[in-house]
Amino acid sequence: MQRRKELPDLSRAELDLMRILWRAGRLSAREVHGQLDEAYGWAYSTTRTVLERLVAKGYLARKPFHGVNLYEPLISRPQGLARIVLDFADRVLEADRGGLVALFARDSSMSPAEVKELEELLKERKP
Amino acid sequence: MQRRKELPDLSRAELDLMRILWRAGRLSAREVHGQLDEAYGWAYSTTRTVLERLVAKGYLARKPFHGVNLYEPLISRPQGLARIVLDFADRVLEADRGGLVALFARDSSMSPAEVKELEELLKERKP
DNA sequence: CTTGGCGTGCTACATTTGTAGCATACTAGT
DNA sequence: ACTAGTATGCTACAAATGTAGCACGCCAAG
Repeated sequence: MQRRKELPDLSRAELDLMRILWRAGRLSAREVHGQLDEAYGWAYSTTRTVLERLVAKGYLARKPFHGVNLYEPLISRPQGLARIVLDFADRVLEADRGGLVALFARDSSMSPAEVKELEELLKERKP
Repeated sequence: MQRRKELPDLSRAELDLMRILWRAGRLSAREVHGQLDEAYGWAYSTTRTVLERLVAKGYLARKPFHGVNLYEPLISRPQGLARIVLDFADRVLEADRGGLVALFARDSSMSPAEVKELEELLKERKP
């Protein structure tokens, strides 16, 4: 996974797709679309557009594979969520990040390694 | 504080100003602007525009007072943050809201009453 | 009085985001 | 070989957001 100095923020829709890809690892646009909760009601082309924007933003890699494009994360989940967690801690919870990290360790589906990575990322960045 | 069925989401900049007003209670545009961290580097008119958008969205009330407009929250902090907390719990932390609420009770600057209110709001809404 | 500030109500404009559709190319079944 | 069904690369477009500027009115200092 690469490290970028200035990774653009993820919009709401973009985060939704990243979550699917962080979970699945590598999928075609059609597969990603299939995993979207029906509740979204997106047109297939909408899914594709957001996917492409994620590629443009550097979050995903698009690899042609036997005629179809497969998308896969270039940015790890901790890296992708770091900014969001930081923002939440500073501007919503308004508390030290420690407690939040502990919560990730205890309640979330993040592996210990991911939590560790997230913790490091939050530590080095002060914004 | 009113209860709205469909309160528009707060954008990043809007949340920043709401935080100032939830803290101070009632301020003029100039005062709000003054409390903005220099780091923002906003023009005064930008602050005013965002303030007006908050009025339009129903988050703030604007009351003319001896020639100046004073802005004050119409929506309580728990109400304003509920949607954000919910989103964070479901889509970032991916865990039950309980732990997060406990964190607010323990680490944040929210009063017990506010935490209680937040908890209620998170409970009734499932999205 | 005259003028410099500050406040107010509008208007402006580039990006980002949400949400799609179209035309063309390729693939497997008939 | 033809055709129906996909996949792909573009293009589109409105609403939301970030970020300001302008013109006009009012008040206090000179």
